[in-house]
Amino acid sequence: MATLSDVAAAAGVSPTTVSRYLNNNIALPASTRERIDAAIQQLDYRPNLLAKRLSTGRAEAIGLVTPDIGNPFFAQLAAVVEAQAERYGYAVYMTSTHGDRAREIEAIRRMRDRHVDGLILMSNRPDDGSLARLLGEDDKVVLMDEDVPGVGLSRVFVENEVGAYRATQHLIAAGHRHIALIGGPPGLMSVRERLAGYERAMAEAGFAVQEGDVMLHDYSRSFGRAATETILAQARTPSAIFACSDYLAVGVLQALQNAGLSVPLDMSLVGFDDMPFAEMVNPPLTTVRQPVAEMGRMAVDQLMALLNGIAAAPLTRLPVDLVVRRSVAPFHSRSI
Amino acid sequence: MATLSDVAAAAGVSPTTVSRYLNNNIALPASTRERIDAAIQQLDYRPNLLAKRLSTGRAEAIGLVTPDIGNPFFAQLAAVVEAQAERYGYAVYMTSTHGDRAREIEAIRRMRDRHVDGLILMSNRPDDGSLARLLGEDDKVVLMDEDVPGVGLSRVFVENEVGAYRATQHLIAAGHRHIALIGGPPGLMSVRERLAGYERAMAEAGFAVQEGDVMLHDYSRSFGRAATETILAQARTPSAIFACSDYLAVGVLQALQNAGLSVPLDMSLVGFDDMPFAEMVNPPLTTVRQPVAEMGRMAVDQLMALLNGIAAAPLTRLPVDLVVRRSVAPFHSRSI
DNA sequence: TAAGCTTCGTAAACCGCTTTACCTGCCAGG
DNA sequence: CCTGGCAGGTAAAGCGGTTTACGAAGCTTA
Repeated sequence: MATLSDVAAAAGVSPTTVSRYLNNNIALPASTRERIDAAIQQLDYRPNLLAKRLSTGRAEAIGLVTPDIGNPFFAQLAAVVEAQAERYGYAVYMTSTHGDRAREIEAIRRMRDRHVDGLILMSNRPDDGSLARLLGEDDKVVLMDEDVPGVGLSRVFVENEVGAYRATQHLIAAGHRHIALIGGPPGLMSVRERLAGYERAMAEAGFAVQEGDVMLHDYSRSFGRAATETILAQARTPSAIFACSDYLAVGVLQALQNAGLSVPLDMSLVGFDDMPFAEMVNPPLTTVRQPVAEMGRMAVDQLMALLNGIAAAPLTRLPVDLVVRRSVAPFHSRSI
Repeated sequence: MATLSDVAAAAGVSPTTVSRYLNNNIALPASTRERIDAAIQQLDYRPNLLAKRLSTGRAEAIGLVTPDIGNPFFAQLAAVVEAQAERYGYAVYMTSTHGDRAREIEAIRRMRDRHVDGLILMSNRPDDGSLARLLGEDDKVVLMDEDVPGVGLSRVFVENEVGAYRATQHLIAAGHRHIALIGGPPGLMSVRERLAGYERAMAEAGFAVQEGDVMLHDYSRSFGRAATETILAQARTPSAIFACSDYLAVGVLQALQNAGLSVPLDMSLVGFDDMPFAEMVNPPLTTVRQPVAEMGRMAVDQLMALLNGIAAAPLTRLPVDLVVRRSVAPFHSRSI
């Protein structure tokens, strides 16, 4: 493999000259430039990135920490992040934590080890403070989707409260007045905010939220099923459910189907996320769309700003949209 | 940030000693070891990977080239690859090509630039020869899922032919005798093989495959819809469809629904892949499961073997399974 | 014609680690 | 007492770039 020195020798100049030429750091006469270009061409020279990085101290790579890259939501986000990072000439190094604190720590370590210049971090579990402590020291980190309270980092979130408010309003507008909420881990920002949006809509409409109407546990399909079964076993069942994620909503759908109930005839349902499968399930799911592309782009932009010493926005809130499909029907007394 | 020299100075030894100690390259008396350990601890020393790599020439990272990390199938594969690579202490750089040859080239470049030590490559378009030419020079590459003909690389594929054979047999066993196949890009290995499996099953059963029963174009949902519409418009419609991917199958499902037809009552359907959404659609899809976890693990293992100078298996075929759900019903004359 | 300014470069230190020689002192064996 | 071997290291040359500081010509200009 040809090195910079080889090129320099072939072109009859010093390595310094070639390096500076390649980095637009020197003005050279056409003749010299041509000699260097020719040498590069002929030797098929490609700079050794490792050496370059060691020299400059920049890895020209960012880390993306996701709970699970196998989850379509995070996968989509990852795809966008990767595409956007590429536009800046940055590579993306991905880590899935699988909810494991040790892996989060490892990813942050890697950053410290100059493996990557910065991090986009998505957590999906309430932090007990250890992650915040770990992050306390660094900047060069952007939090996406979910918060880690108590750290002074740049954040890119969506309008969770507004999304939930709209979803609930949509159900209320269809005549529902007893609406249950099924959500993820209590303590998680997205859950708190979505719950708040739901409560605001219910309060504004003058409807009570009662004991047993709110079930929080995690964002899984299985909890969606379990919660729905619990709800159906109650004396007073709601006529609609707002599930705080599409995974939950699919679980709800399955439990309802198992119970021989029809969506939306017997129960209306709204999800959150607009995952790719939301329009493939039956009935296609009415849900709140998160602007995945925007989020990913924004997070990269913020991180790049940080890396270039520009102050990033402390908090960006991206708007969400209600996507109306076919899982909500007008309330009618047959609903049970 | 503390360097190796700092540690050496603090421990009262030479950098060489510390380096060799850390790399298990020297036998030291306990007292010296303790001094070094103490210095490392106290200075919170972490080796600079960039420097280490420049020195050793190993990046300790592999590249994963996928068509689109946003696609759940590739995302799952990526998750597994990442997990397995981590067990070897390797990082994973991911690139999504979006079917773009230039990006594939770029990814291969990166490898040559010592960014990564090796590559796991998934393509999803028939190669016109350019990719093969590009790869011709390297080893240290493992092909996964889809072939690039004409290169002498290690390959990890699934039993496409057998999978398709079983899927078709399953339909035949249910009494169907006119079965259509909807598939991806002609020329792609997986398509050829799945088609072959279908044809074998049909031939063994003594059923003819007629003009218009096989429709190949790409693995998209929209083609699944379009192909189904074409099929329904034909004079003689089949009573069952074998879709060569779950994406296609979902498209089929939608077209059928739009046409007011029920799956499986009016039309039976089998997919391929067992994507996460396969069991969420309605009806849950009977499909051929690809052993995603096995594939990812195997590809990493093969690549690691290659990197350690061990000859990797030229071709690994992983078995597939038919997952029976609810999209297939016995043939009855009402089928149209 | 000397001073000064361009133009076109270069020498050499440095990034932080690895690795290949070697070196030194001490002790056992002959 | 000499020699050889072993324990316990070290010096220094890379790896392949970047970057700071410093010229030497050649051309103006006063």
